[in-house]
This record gives sequence, C-alpha cells and structure tokens, in this order.
Amino acid sequence: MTLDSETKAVELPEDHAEELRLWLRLLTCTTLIEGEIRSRLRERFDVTLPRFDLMAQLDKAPDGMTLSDVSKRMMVSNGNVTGLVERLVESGHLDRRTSETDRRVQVIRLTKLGRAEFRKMAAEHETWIADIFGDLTEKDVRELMRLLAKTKGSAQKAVQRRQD
Amino acid sequence: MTLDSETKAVELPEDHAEELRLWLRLLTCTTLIEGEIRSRLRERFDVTLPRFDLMAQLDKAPDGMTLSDVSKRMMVSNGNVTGLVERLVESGHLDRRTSETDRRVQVIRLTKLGRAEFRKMAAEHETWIADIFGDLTEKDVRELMRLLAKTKGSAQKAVQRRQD
DNA sequence: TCCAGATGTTTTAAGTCTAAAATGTTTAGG
DNA sequence: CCTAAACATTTTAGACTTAAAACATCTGGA
Repeated sequence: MTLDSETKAVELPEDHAEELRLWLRLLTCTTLIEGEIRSRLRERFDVTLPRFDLMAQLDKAPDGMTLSDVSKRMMVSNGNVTGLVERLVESGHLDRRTSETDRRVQVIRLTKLGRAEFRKMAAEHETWIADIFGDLTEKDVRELMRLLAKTKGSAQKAVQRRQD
Repeated sequence: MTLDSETKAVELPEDHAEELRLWLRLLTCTTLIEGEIRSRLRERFDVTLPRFDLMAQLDKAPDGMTLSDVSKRMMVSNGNVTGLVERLVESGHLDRRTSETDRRVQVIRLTKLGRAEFRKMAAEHETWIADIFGDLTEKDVRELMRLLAKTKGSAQKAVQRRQD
C-alpha cells in the first residue's frame, strides 16, 4: 500500500528516535571530554576552561580582538565576555584598551605573561586531546570531521530558518 | 633515515593538530545545537535546558531515581542536582521523598503535572532535533553513531587511565 | 556492640552563563 | 547640522555549575 499525496501532506507522527539518540550521544561525548579537559586544566594549571578558551582565541589574533569578535567566536553572550575579560585583565593575562578609532570598541590581547602561560598550557592540552581521541584511526578522524561539518551546516540552516 | 629505538623513546613533538581540530568541531556542533534547543525551550515553553534534561531522565524512570543516579546520568555534580530539584519541586513538577529503607537517600519522580508538561515539550523537542539534523541521511546518522560510540569509549578509557 | 570508613546529600564560595535593559558612541539620512 | 537607528559594551537579576567541606546515615568488621 502506498501513500497518496493527501496522506503525505498530513503531519504524520514520524519517527525521529534515531536522530534523538544521535543528539544524546553527541552531547554525552562532548560533556565527557569537556569535563576531562576541565579537570586536567584545574589540576595541572589551576585555570578554568572558559579562561583557557578565551586565551586560545586571543593567541590566534596577535593584533587583538574586540569583545564582539570574541563573543561571536566563542558563541557566548556579550555580558559573559565582559566578566571573563575583567578577571583575566585583573590577573595580568590580558591587556584591554579602547580603540582609538571607535570609542565604543574595546580591544583585548594577551600580555607577555598571558601568552607565555597559554603556550605552556596549550602544548600539554594537545597531548591530552591526542590521548582522549587515541583509539580513533586517521580514517575515523577524517570521517568524523566530514560528518560533523555536515551536521554543523545542517544545524546552522535550522537556526537560520527559525530566525526568519 | 629511520628512527632508532632510543630516538623513538624520546617524546617527539608529535603532530596532533587533526585531533585538536576534530575536538573543536565537535564542541562547535554541540554548542550550536545546545544553544538552539535552549532558545526554543525558552521561547516556546519558558523552561531551561537543565530542567528539561532532568525531567527527561525522570520520564524514563516511573519508579523514581535517587539524586545520585540523576547526578551520574546527567554527568553533573551532586550539588547541582540538589538545587535543580529544589526549584522543580517548588514549581510542582517533581515529588521528592526520603527513601523508607535508607534515610540518606532522596527519591524523586515526576508529578502528574510534571509528566504531562514534559510529554508536551518532548514531542515538540523531537521535531526540533529532526529539523536540526535534517540534512543527514540515514547512513550519515548510522555512521556518526558508530564513530561517536568509538570516541566515547576512547575518552572513557582516557578518564580511567588518569584516575589510576 | 561500636566505630571507622563508605555513601548520599546539602551547603558554601566562587565562577560561568543568559536574556534583557541600560549606557555610551557612531553613522546616515533628512 | 540633527537625530533616529545601529552598534559595542556593561549592568542587572537570576539560574546553573563546580569543587570542596560539612553533615547525616549506613555497614561491616573487631
């Protein structure tokens, strides 16, 4: 028996259990790894994950970034960045100054201390990641990269659709 | 030129850039999707993601769960669960009682109201997930499930190794 | 029986996070 | 030039989160 077009048009209670399971597994993986990285950063360097992430963004931008840039890159709210930056300026890891061409804009960058400390943490961090993903073959990694790229694209389109 | 065993024993600065990129992509995907779900839950049902997640755990356990169980399943700290449960009991979605056989233990379960509201949210939630993962073929989903299972196993072993 | 350790939960202190409102600054159109 | 809209950031209020300490209860030997 086949479905005619009218039947198709009705919103059938389709089964999306597989996608749901996929989402839960994706979330579990990320939570597990994120927790492990968080633990190791705390244990080894007494630093929090958000601070490490912020410093990682700045390490890639020698000329500094605006708070908005950081906010977009890290996918967190503006207000969140304000507080995070404040604490890292306080501890001497970041330098913050008002842009000379636009007084609304704050430009932040790593201080010498901040960069030195980040580089040390980043080197070790990379070995942790290698350890955590150690069972995956090169092919697994390539395949995951491809499928996650596709997932990201699909999710971005869904976000876009909702915002219209 | 080949490396002799002594050279191999030294910790060569191996390149794990691919694994690092994989981790960042995994994190981006999860953050993106999590943010979208969070937005929709707030917009549509005025509920937070942690509350929804907690209710999802309880929906699967008609006889209730202990706080420890919930904490392990959700992979969050004990103290976190205490506060989350408190607010959901307050709003009438959860029922909390001390175990009759072990007075240390708190057993929580969904109230009638909690279950009804959760079921409504869950039905819609499933369609959001289907939308978000909409570009993936059945094969993509299967393949991602397989690779993420492998990733989870690899990460769990790394966690285990560190805790020894 | 007693009590030392194990287990389950709560509390505490500090940090992270969001959405929304408020503040300050720039830009473009009239 | 003026001013409304756009933009960048900060502030606010409340929720979530963790690690560690404190508290309560249970359990298994001596």
